[in-house]
Amino acid sequence: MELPTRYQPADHEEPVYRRWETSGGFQPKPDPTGAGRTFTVMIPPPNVTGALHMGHALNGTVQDIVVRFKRMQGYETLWLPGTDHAGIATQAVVEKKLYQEQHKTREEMGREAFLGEVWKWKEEYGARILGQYRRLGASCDWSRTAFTMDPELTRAVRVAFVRLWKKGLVYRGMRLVNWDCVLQTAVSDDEIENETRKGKLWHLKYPLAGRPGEFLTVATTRPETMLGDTGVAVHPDDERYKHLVGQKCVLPFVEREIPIVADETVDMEKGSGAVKITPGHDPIDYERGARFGLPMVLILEKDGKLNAEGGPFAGLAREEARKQVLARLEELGLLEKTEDIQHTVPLSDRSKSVIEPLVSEQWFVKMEPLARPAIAAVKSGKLVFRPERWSKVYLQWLENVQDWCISRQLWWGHRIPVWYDEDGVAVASVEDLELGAPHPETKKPIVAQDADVLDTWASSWLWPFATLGWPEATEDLKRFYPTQFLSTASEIIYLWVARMVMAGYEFCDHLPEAERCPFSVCNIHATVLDEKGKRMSKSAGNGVDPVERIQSFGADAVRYSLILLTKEGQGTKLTGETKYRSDLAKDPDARPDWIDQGFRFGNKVWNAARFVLLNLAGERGAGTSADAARLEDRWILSRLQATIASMSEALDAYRFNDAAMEVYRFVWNDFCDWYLELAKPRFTNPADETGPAVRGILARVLGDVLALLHPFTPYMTEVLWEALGDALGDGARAMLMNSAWPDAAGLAHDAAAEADMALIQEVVRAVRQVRMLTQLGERTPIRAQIATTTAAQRRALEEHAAAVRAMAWLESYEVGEGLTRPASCVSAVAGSIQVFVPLGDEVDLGALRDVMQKRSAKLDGQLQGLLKKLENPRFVESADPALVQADRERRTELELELSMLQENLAGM
RNA sequence: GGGCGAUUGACUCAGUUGGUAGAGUGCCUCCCUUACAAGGAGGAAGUCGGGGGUUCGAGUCCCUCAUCGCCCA
Repeated sequence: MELPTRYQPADHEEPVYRRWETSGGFQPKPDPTGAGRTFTVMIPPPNVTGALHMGHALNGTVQDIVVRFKRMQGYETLWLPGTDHAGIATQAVVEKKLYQEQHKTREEMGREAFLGEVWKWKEEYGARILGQYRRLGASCDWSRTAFTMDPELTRAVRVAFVRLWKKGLVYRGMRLVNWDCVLQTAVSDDEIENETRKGKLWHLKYPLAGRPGEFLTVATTRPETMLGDTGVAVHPDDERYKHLVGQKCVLPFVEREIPIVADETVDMEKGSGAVKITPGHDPIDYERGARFGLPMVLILEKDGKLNAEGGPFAGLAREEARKQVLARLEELGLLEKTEDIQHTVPLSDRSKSVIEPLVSEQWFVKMEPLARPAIAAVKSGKLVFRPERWSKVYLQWLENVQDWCISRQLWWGHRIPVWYDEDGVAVASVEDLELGAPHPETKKPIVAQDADVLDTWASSWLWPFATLGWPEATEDLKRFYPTQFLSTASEIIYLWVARMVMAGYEFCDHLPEAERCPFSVCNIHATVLDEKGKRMSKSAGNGVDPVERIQSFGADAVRYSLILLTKEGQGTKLTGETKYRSDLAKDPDARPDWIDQGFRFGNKVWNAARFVLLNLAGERGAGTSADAARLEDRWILSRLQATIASMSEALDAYRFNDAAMEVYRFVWNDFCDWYLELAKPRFTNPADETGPAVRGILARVLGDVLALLHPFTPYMTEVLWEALGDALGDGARAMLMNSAWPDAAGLAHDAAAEADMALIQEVVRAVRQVRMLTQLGERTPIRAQIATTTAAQRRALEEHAAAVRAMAWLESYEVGEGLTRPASCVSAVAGSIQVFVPLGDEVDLGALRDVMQKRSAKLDGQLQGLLKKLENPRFVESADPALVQADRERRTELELELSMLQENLAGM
């Protein structure tokens, strides 16, 4: 295959993805070791209405890395994709579209017709976000793609509901819920965004009953709700109001007498110190109302207009009612004052309207019994959060869990499987009950099904097992449940993660208790931030579009950069907006894109591979340590072995960033900077008798590097893998995705080679330093003398002279133990080795001298610190003896190097 | 108000069990050397937010303050 000098992602991504898919690699394959190991990951189902954002891209990358790694290790691996139906979001999108296109509301269309439209919309647009995951390179098993409204999942939802019903864990009741007046439904806490706004605090004077001319002032941010007040509360210790407790106020306009009660939860410092109690429209007041047995007055209709309880204001919208209430109070002299304040206002995610707390009849799930095993799962270590600290968030929520309002006044979703007879007696059923059929218990005719649908989470909490066929005892369920790894965002730890754990314990009773937890590791990925350190979000409009970046840089660069920038679980800022480095030069203010590092690394890998492949010339097979002919061969294979080991370890522990750094270092700093340069003259020279061995080693290292990198940058490595197969005359071998993770077979750890190589690198750097700092020129042939202090150093430098000469461009050199410094030379000190280069005619030593002086000062500082330490008897006594010994050796080394530096400085 | 996290070179971030700091980018010098100028070689640059404590020794443990961010109420 011809490889251009630059990798063009656009040329490869689509065809490679197609080949992966047709290879069947996305589907689970039996464990080749026969051990029957499985590894399952469930994608956090994105909304069908969604588009890929950076959080998805990061999370998708994390999951794909794990899944590809495990698959290469031979696990029977399943990554199951899908979407959720996103009740409110989807309904709102379709309603809006219908209104724009046809000027029809859903009420005008009717339930059946409207749902038909939603399904049509879903079929047309619902696959968008999954398509974006594919572009990222996600190796999901698309044949198992699930949707929370699929017939199987719908049945699972019903079975779960009926089970809870039978256990008495689901009930119907009047409760305060978050009400969206525009969409006219209850919404869950996660569908609300709290926004800090400028607002006003109005001080209202309530006349005291039976005490004409006396008032009690209450402060409120929502004056219109006064119409629903059924009490006023003050703090029991508040001297200002003590005498009023037990008295009554008369509510203006509606002339209701309401009691004044003493409640410790009142903040004396805030406002006037007295607060109105509106149990029907405020969560805190709801509690207070219950504590003091106050009646509940509902003043709002479902559309946010005031009802008959609003007295003179009945029929007004809430905003208008507020204005008029205030105006009338002012007229009556009951508005004491108005303060400007900052306060948080709850807004509906979907409609952006202000949420009204509203008491209404809803269905609830009792959470406490479900929470217990979920708490135990984390406390016992059955479920582990990564980073561990997130378990606090999880536990904190579960330990204070409230009953879950699961009904939504929507049409799009799982209709609540409850039917009523003519007396309104409810019954839950998995199968539809016919209208007119007898109620299973009362035997009276069924007259209606509950009109509401279930909260979307009431289906997604079943995701880990319902997608595998539960409640049927399917082969998939047996094989792939429980799963091993879940990766998601921190904000849905309790909304989704905790509920899935509860559901696992509650519904997977076909398994022993110990095997019910739906996943054993819950990874909370980093939060992606913008340049200012703010969270990226749609509403803030500060998002970076990953698809656009994939188009510009390729999926591999996006994935690799994301992992390089993201230490596990830590927030990461995505900065810069420039595209290519070449464009950077033209614009002094531009900053490199955050993708730069991953992108450039990809280019490096591509070109290194290209170089190797161009020179492979029909070799067969890959080399081992047995083929190593020279130091650099032994060294690179030893390094490769170490890299495989540490990367495997890091990935096993889900430390993606460490693994990515590891391979980056190996490829760039070891393989490209040193090995390729050292091996170059050997494999490009047809006469070199070590050529074949070098080529074998190159093939080996390249092959393993591609495999190590594959989970991170799947596309490019797949392309190069194929090219490598061709070059090795093995074009028919498996795709990289379906190949084995490197196992280091035949690779020896070679400490001696690593030590010798380190020495040579030091000497080479010293020579290069001299050349650069004295303007000797990079390639000017020079002769050098190298003074060693040990026989081992001399041996290494003599034995590997070819390597030193090649890398330092030395024409020749002489090695001698304790060689004395020639009269006329420049010199460099590398540890305990001195390099002397004969002095040119007019060499400016200033720069070199500066560097040596600086180095000398630094070492001197270190030495002083060390001496202080070693002279301290308490250190020598109490520290680890090995450490003391090491410090003593270090002192000797430092002294030696310092004296050399000094001597050479003096000689120049 | 409560909880969590962050604060390390100009920028973005690493720093596993405490033993005086690393990377990439940017910057300076040199080099278009036949894999890669989206490159190579060399160099400069941090006392680890402030204060206090534990310790022979703290970026690393404890307390406290400050700033920023996230979550909860």
